[in-house]
Amino acid sequence: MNATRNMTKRQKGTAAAGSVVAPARNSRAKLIEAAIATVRYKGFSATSVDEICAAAGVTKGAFFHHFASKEALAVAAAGAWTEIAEQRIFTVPDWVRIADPLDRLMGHIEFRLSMLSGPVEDFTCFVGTMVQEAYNSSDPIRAACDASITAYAERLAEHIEATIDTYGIGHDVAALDLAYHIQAVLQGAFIMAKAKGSPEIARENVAHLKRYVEMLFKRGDQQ
Amino acid sequence: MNATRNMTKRQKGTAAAGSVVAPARNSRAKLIEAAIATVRYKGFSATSVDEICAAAGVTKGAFFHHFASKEALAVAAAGAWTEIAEQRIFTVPDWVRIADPLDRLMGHIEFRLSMLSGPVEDFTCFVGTMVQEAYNSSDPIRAACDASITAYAERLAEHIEATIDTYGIGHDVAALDLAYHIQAVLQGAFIMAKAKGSPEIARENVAHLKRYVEMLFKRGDQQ
DNA sequence: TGACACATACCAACCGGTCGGTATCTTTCT
DNA sequence: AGAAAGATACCGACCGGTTGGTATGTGTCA
Repeated sequence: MNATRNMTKRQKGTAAAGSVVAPARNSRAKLIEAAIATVRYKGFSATSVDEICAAAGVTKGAFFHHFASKEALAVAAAGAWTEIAEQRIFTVPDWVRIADPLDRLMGHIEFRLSMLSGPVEDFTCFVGTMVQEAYNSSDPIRAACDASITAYAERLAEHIEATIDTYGIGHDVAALDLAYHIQAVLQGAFIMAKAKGSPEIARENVAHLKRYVEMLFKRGDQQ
Repeated sequence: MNATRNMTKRQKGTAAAGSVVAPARNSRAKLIEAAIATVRYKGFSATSVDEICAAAGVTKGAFFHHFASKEALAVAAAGAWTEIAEQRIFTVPDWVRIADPLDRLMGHIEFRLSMLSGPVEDFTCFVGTMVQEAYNSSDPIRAACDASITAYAERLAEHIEATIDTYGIGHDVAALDLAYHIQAVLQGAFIMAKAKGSPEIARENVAHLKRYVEMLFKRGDQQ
């Protein structure tokens, strides 16, 4: 509430312009960041515009200057989430640079497993949470979440495709379908973790997923 | 909105009292039924008490006569959901009476697969939807959803246990863990279906699950 | 006659969104 | 160079409607 007051005079981009890689700390970016955090914690409908503004340290006027509506913010945040995932999951981690495709794929799953610790709201999926609430109420939000999920699946499918190309697969499994399955298991694991209030059950689930993918690519089985 | 008005004078239970198996058509039961349907459609926070009352054809006075709060209704509905699932999934369907444990387990998965058609809100999980929104905001709701999920998993684990007893399992897999995994895949499949607006992707996911369970119980593999 | 199962009317808080106004930065014209 | 004009980025009071919840009245049945 009073955090707004402390920020009315904020630093200009002129001084300390050395930060090139750091995320833009403008109001728009802060609003999106706050929305993602708050929605992951309490859901989209339960999060008010005022709450997002307070968390971002900006006023309501700023909110509606940058976004036409709460829905528009949700759509923009879903887009931002796609980029965050691209960076944090498909660019920065070490698994990306593993040479062998199967090792790389297993490295991806292992990496997702390693993310499952700490508070539940810190590892769960923003768009997965939001689409559950909005799929019937707002088609723009639904479509934006779908786009984010699809982008992840298609990105992952590249690595699965490479694995199939190198090792083959003794089953009628399409790379994209398997990518969606990997994501579905994670989404389901998040729900379990939310219900139990702990990431342990989610890890157990990803262990099953790991075993499934290992079995899929293990040679010497019939069919 | 005006649906309430049309239902103010409703039939008493005295006439046509022959129905023994039919669900109790009293206000409390109607409220729970309406809550489940509406929450599955638009989520818990986005569903107002007035909306539930209108859908149930009762007044707000009746609502707060039967339930102390919206939260209390949610807890009661989660309990009702457990019983609905017990009936519709673990009692009525034919798979329950298959003699061979492995065939029975696969019959269960096949049955869950066969449920994935029609409007998304008709096959998705009420407690899975609700726990996503309430896990941090209301511990009574979270606990009630967890109880429902746990009941399902424990019920399913009985059949998995029987399968392991009969056929063994060549992996370090606990029956209850596998039961939770089956449920997690379904929950994840629901999210995918909501994002895509179609059950097709959910069916694809359950096909992967089916393959995994088949592979787990296929003899002649190493380890 | 009194407990039960509602119905009706109402309330304060909160909701998403609007609006008139202001400070500052950028472009254009002379 | 410097004034004028316009665009951008807010600010925060305010609005009508909705929210979960309450208080009180009323008909019915044991």
